[in-house]
Amino acid sequence: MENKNMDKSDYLEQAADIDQLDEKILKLITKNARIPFLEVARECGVSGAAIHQRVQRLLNIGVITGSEFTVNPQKLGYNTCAYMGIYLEKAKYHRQVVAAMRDIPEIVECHYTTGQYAIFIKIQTKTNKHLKKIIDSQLQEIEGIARTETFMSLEMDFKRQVPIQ
Amino acid sequence: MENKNMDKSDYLEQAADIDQLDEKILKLITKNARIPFLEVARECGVSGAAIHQRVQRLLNIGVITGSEFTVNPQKLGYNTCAYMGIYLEKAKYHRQVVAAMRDIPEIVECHYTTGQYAIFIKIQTKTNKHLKKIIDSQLQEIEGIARTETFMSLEMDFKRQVPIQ
DNA sequence: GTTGAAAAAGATTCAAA
DNA sequence: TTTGAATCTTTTTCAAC
Repeated sequence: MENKNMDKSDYLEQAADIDQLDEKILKLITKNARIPFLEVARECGVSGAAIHQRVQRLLNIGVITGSEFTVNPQKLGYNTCAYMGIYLEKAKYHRQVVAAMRDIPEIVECHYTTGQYAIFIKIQTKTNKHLKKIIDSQLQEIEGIARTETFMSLEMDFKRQVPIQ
Repeated sequence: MENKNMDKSDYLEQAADIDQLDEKILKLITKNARIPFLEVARECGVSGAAIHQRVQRLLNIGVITGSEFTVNPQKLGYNTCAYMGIYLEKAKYHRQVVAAMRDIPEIVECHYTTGQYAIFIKIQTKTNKHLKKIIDSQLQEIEGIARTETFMSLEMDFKRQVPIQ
């Protein structure tokens, strides 16, 4: 291997070959996963079979990773949203800390970051009290975490996917 | 009105009435928006019509907000992900700053926060250079922004929706 | 609220271009 | 890669429970 510090997965992930039809398809199905492919076909001026095959290809090459119905957390009783920066005692604890976080379902996003924090998470809880409980009785108990800093979201102004095209 | 500082929308959003069947449906369709409702029906041991009506109700009462195919940003060439805390010159600029951010498609999430930052965003760009360009030529130009702090994500460890049940 | 049955619509496959 | 046609499955509606 040319460089002992890299393996294949460390190279820049190659952007997929996406043409304008793919983009148009993606724009439609990333906004509504239940849209009939025949309707996509009509809007794109091609056959349903073409859309079917294109979507299959986009799935196969990993451009599309799946589909989901999205829920409104508040309607499920999740009224508190916060971001937290995590300081580790030692950087080498990273892996095990992330593993522990995966077991806390309220942590909905977890990133390995640079800057002042080693890990950065998004957490959604039912109440502020629920958040405090998780911080005190779960997060602070994780071996390797030195301390945490919390940024409460008072309101989510918007959320969307990466721009297509 | 009892309290001049609140209007109806400021009260705690009431969690919806969700029974175990709703939860089972949500678990399935939040993981795969394209799953046939008949398959959901089979897994739940009820009729397809029941699933159809339940999903319709969950949409009507706002528990489900929509559906989307999810894309892998890297496959679209978006290799840089960062979180940014925004300091405002004055809190009153909040509204107009958020409006300006909405016009920057690379900003995929925007929150009104407490703590050291007034606004907290997630931004996805093609490269670090692309991020720098947006910070220098777009973000810093927004009237009301004092300064920003950036936390680069080196790796997203996981991402998921709020726990159901 | 749930059901089964009917009708309408969509998904999937495939041979041909 | 795309297409239209054939087939199979799902969605949607609705009267009845």
